[in-house]
Amino acid sequence: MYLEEIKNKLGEILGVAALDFVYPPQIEMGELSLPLFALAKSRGLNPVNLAQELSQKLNNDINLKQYIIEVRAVGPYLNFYLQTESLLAGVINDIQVNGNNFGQQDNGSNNGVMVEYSNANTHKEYHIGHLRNLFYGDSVTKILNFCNYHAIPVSYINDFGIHVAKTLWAFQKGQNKFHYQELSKSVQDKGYLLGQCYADANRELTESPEKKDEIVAIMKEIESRNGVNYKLWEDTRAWSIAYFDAIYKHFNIQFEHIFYESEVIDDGLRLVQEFLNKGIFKKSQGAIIADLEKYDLGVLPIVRSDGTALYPVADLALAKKKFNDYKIEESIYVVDIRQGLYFKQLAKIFELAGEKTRISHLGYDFVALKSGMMSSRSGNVITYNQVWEEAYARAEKEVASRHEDWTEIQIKETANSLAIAALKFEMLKVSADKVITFDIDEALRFEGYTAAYLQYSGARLASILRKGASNVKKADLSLLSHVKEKSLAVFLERFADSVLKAGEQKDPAVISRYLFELAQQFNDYYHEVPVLKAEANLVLARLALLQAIQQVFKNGFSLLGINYLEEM
RNA sequence: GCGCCCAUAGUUCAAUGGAUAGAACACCAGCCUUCUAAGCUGAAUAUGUAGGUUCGAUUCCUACUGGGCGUACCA
Repeated sequence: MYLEEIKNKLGEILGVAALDFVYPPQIEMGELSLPLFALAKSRGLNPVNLAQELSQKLNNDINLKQYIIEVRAVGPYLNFYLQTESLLAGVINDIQVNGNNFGQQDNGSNNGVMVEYSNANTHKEYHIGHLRNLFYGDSVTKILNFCNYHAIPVSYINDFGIHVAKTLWAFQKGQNKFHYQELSKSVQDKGYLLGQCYADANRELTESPEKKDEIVAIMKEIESRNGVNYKLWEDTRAWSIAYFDAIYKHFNIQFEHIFYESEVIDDGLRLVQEFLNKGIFKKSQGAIIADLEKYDLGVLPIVRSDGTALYPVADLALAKKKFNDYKIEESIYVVDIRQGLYFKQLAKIFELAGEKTRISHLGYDFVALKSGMMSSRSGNVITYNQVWEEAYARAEKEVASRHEDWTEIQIKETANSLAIAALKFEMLKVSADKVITFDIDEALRFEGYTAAYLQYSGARLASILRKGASNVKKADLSLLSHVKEKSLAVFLERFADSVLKAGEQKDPAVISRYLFELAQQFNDYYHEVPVLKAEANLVLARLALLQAIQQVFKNGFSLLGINYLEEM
């Protein structure tokens, strides 16, 4: 990395770390800067005087001349004006050499980590809250891999909880109802149908709580793996799983393995017995609980007083299974932040049991609606189906209105890419610790800080490259001398900083912001500086710069799971 | 009650303790015989309150106010 080399060289001379360097807020202040407060303090000097002294020393250093034109002392800062020719050549060369790997980091040291996300429940609908989880988990996995972790994406489907019994209960009662019949005609809406049943069941149970016994009876029948309800469970479970698979395929998200609660629940029940014997769990009020009061972690119920299993039973077994079946150092759970206490409890239980399962909770905040909290129970949700249909319809309309000459396939494929990118980016561009209040009009905009803006910038760039000459390797990069070319070069190198930060914070929003700023800089550049209409040799050099920008776009897009479009 | 999170422009979001707090949307004024106007240029608008630490605080600490979430049989 060209910029990294300069920082390291200067760092050695000055006795500071590469990380101490900052980027000046104004283009006139140079390309690189070093605040001297800390250094001055450690030497007992005034930072302003130190800046003067060091700038003279550095300006007299003959060895730096090939990299740095001038060092200026501005108050307590040292500002570096980089040698334009070697900067642009250095950066473009970096990108050409590294290609798809440009920006990769090594903080993962190839350690295996399992990333569990998209923990949907069968027999409930898939809504935009699930989409945030899906896109976030997918992007974090990609970022970790780019930081040289061996990140293994897995999903855990809860197909065996009490919600299943509720849904089947309502499903059977409602099977003959008109709207159920209507809905179940369409295969792709079967997942949606089950979600409706779940909401119906909760509504009815709120009115008549005494009917809970019927639910428990169904749950026990399913747990016994026998009888009518077990058969019905198998069928409806398959609907949900097919529905989820279709969603993953649609968004081009792959899991290395999908775990199911029904497959680990028996191991879980054995583990409960073991922990009961060890005294980690105990019986209380007819239920089995983990009493963690003395660790300030409250009480975690494990098995209900009616004998049916709660969520932790399977989760305990699954956590162990992951470490048995895979070579991993850590198991990361991408789960709504509201379950933070639960994961602390889980970790404590393993600690008490002397297990080596190292689990960590990667929380993110939830998706709400203007009408309030989303809730599967109440049915106040925007489902995947609803948001997708709307997103696609809007994208198709936009594309069609701009390209009357395109074939239908071309329009559809482009609209599909745009709609997918729009939804992903809406979920990823906001920091994980922020609640997203989802507004469909806001989310499906195609201007401003959106995926469409990024993709449009990329398409404009691709268009120029298509029209220009091809062999940019022969370009004379020393011709690039525009101040905007210089700052673009510095910004391209900063992609690596963003990857590093995104990896450390496990936050795709860092990449999103970087790409947006890069797109802004690129737009600003090509509006002001003609590429194809410049003098012949300069055209080639500028095309080389554009190709480097395109590479960084592509690398960044892929971390977010967004398609780079050649045309739109 | 206890615990956790959040509070920046009309709205949605940025800002490893550092230079004049940045964007986007909306609003207003401009730019398509000029590499795709999903774009560009310009104008206007903000750190909840009170203290503390620091050369320096949107950032760290304390209290308060307001909002959200969690807190034994949902996940």
